[in-house]
Amino acid sequence: MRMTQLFGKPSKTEGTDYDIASHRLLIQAGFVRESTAGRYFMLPLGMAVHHKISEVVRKHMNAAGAQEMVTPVLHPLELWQETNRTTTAGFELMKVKDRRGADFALGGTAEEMAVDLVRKFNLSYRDLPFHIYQFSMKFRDEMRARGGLLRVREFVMKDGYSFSTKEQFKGIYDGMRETYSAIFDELGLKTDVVAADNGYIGGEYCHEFVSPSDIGESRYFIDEQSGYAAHEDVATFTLTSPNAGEAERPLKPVHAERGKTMKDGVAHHGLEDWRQIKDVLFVDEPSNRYILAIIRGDLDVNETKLMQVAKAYGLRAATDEEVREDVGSEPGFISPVGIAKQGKQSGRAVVVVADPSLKGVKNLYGGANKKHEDLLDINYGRDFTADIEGDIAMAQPGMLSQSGGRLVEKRGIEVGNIFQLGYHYTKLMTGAEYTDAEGKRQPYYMGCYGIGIGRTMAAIVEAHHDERGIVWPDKVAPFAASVVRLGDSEAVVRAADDLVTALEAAGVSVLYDDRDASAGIKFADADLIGLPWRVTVSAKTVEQGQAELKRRSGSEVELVRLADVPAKFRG
RNA sequence: CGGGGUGUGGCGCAGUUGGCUAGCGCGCAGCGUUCGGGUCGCUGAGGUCGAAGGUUCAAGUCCUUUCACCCCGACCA
Repeated sequence: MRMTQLFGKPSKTEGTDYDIASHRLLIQAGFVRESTAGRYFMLPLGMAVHHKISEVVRKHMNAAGAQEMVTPVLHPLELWQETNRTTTAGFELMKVKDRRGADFALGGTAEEMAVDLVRKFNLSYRDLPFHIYQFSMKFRDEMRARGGLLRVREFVMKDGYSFSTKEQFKGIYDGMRETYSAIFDELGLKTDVVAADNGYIGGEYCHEFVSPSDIGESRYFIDEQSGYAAHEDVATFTLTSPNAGEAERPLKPVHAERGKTMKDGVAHHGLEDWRQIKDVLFVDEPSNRYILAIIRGDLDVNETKLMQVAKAYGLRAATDEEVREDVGSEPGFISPVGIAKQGKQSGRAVVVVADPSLKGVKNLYGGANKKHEDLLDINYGRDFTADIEGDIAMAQPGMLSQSGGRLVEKRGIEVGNIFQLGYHYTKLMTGAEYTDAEGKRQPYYMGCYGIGIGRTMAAIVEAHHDERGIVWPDKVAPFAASVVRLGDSEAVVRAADDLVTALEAAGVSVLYDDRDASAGIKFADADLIGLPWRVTVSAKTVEQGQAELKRRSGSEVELVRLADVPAKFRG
């Protein structure tokens, strides 16, 4: 490819104000261009990388026995209604109508489509297991796009769906875990495999493949001793019992002129923070309930865990008005002791969800549901009970994991994930069944597996760049080498042209900088674009019948006879 | 959706309290020069100042509405 003919050349000023390296570099170097927020043009250079990544993914998926196909982008809305995901999907579905008025969802993920396809076939256990996958554009009406390719509103995802018996599933899931690790290894991305929350996808367990990065949106914890790794939304830790042996004292109401925060309570009473009850009142709109989350004062509530425990879908903080007028309590003084069972005006049930950490503390203290009134020596079980008890606590760095090591906090970019879906979809969608060996109809047991190609590209750039530009790993680079021609004398032009021809004939893809530009510009652009090799041909080298070779990732240069250059790329 | 910010040639920006023909750098085109780390010089093209409405003798500048984009939050494989 000649640089003079390339559409989408590097720019010195383009995109310079973006904070995130991959965002800035991919735009500056001419790989992508923004259309509107969260929607990107993939330019020729970017498309070349996109293809490389897809090819690696495809190779490993095929090797794992998965079969590529493609589903329509427009999904009949009835399918999403069949699984209730028109209301529970975490992302806003985009919808369109055709000229007859039929409703479609723009596909954001394709579990329903996969199930709908499979149930059109009359399969038996002899056909199991199988795994179908595709690369296709996904649409998600994200509230806010972020960080260039990191969070966008439409992107190509590789999404796969396995159908099997329950017994077969474990092997498939573990196999995909291996496959994904191999894919990211080959792409030059180190990833942590992190247990995570299933969210709206459904199912019981899943893992995220996370590329560690400070700018990533996934926060997770690792216990390096045991290898335990879990997203903050599911991370567990060993609970301590600060004063489990203390004798229970009688409940004691006290007047307390204090502010609304935890700190105010600690300061006012001069007692430990872990002895205080932290109360957070939420409203779950879909189920029209109040959820009062209570937890030991030195811990924080993780809302995702809370949603799982309380089976809630749409939590929001209750307003001060709701706390006062409807629940009859007082912001800053909410307490499970004597809390109303339902809202006076709304009639919403008040569901108390307690974290087990409260069991490890005797003689707690907290509000009394009245302004400036507190209670001392509250005891769980004696003075209040919970409607639901479950782990709703956010892990913290330095805590002991349940396997004994210390939890270390990490951040990263979620580039892929694998989900156990079980019977979640096949029980909601009628007819998603196969015939077993006894002739009985059985629902398929499913898993699904996704990789965002564009996000992976961005994650690779985050992991592989320096102050001068991108440093592509060999396997994903859009070309193997930049051929930089310095000068335009006949001898130099001929030598460079011949070298490019020889390299291409030898199967080495090159980006040939044949522009009439200064050496500084050419070197700077070569560094910015970040191809693994730079081959410089100038009057100086041509005189000696040589070219200069340099790795983008290194600093040493090597002079090689022109005729020997293609051989340097073998193997 | 809430808070903050920005919209002026392709890109990056300047443009006092409204005032004359809307500027600068980069880039682009042409000529020359230079040719191993963003050369130098000359010439030139390119802008309904995000959009609509209003105030005024006069609006890039003031007012109203609206749209887009960026950041934070809510939210989110």
